[in-house]
Amino acid sequence: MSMSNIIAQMILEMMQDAGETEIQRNELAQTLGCVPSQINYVISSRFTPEQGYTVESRRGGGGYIRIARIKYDKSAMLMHVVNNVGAAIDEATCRAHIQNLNYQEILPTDSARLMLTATSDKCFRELPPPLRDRVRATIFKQMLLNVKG
Amino acid sequence: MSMSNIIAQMILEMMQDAGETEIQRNELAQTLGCVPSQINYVISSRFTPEQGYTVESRRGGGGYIRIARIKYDKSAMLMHVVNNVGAAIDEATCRAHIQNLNYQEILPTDSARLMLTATSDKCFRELPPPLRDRVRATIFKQMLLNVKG
DNA sequence: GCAGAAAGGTCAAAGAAAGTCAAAGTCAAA
DNA sequence: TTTGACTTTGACTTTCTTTGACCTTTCTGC
Repeated sequence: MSMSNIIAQMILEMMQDAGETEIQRNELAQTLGCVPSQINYVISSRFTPEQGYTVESRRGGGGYIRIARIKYDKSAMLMHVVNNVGAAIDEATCRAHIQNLNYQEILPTDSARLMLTATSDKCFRELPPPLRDRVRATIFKQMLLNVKG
Repeated sequence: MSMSNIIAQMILEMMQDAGETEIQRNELAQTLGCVPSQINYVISSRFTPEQGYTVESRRGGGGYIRIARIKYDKSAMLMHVVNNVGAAIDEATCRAHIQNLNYQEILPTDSARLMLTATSDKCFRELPPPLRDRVRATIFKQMLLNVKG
């Protein structure tokens, strides 16, 4: 495996738990046995904003490079919806929620599709009407809580 | 036997166990005693999508060529499961199906998660037991039919 | 404040793979 | 014997990586 890959993996590993990490460029380069500027190369080729990372740094004594996975506040938005769905919800309202979350890019389209399917009336034909909206609400909330933020 | 056949066989052999393999073009060419571009020729004539393979590669230091046998026809597999789920299905069986489809890379992990959630017993507490497996089967099948192939 | 040390940043050249393409070679079938 | 499909080769291109010289910013002690 190439040095750049090793560096990238190292960074990923250090970010594992907290979703962010702070490195000393020269020290890391020394540890891994590469020139310092290669760290910059790796960062600029694999930890870009497009790839979901932010990078900040400081020069001079006590300098550092901090790399962090961007986190949109998805889970807060999801929780908000969860908390606003009561014990029952009709199909149309549920669909509106899902489409809105998808529009806001909180739910990827694939997930939204599945959620629409699982909460559609098609699925509840065999239930007595009073139960339908209750089961739908339960499923909807469970899915919101379990969707990968 | 022609060099191209030898190369193809070599690749097939390396793919044997995992269904995929990663090669170093120049190294392999050296080992087998041919020019590097012949590896490309073999790949483009014998490991095409039509023949059930995908190929990805990277240039530059640490470059590689990865060849993999294409997975089963996704929608066929999905339909197969749909047709084998009757009017009712218990949670464990359903979970096994989903996990298997995910393992086979027919269902992306995110979708599998959602499906597991939507078909879990957690969602059906308020239903009389005889109905649970029936609703689960309906939801499961609907989701399978609607998942993005 | 200033000098110097201690970080990190930039950039371009060289190196390492893989990709492309067209010319030349092979060989069996018509 | 000619043709056409398939192979082999190698020169040239493109992409990604590695390296090093030089630059800028920040901190610390006088």
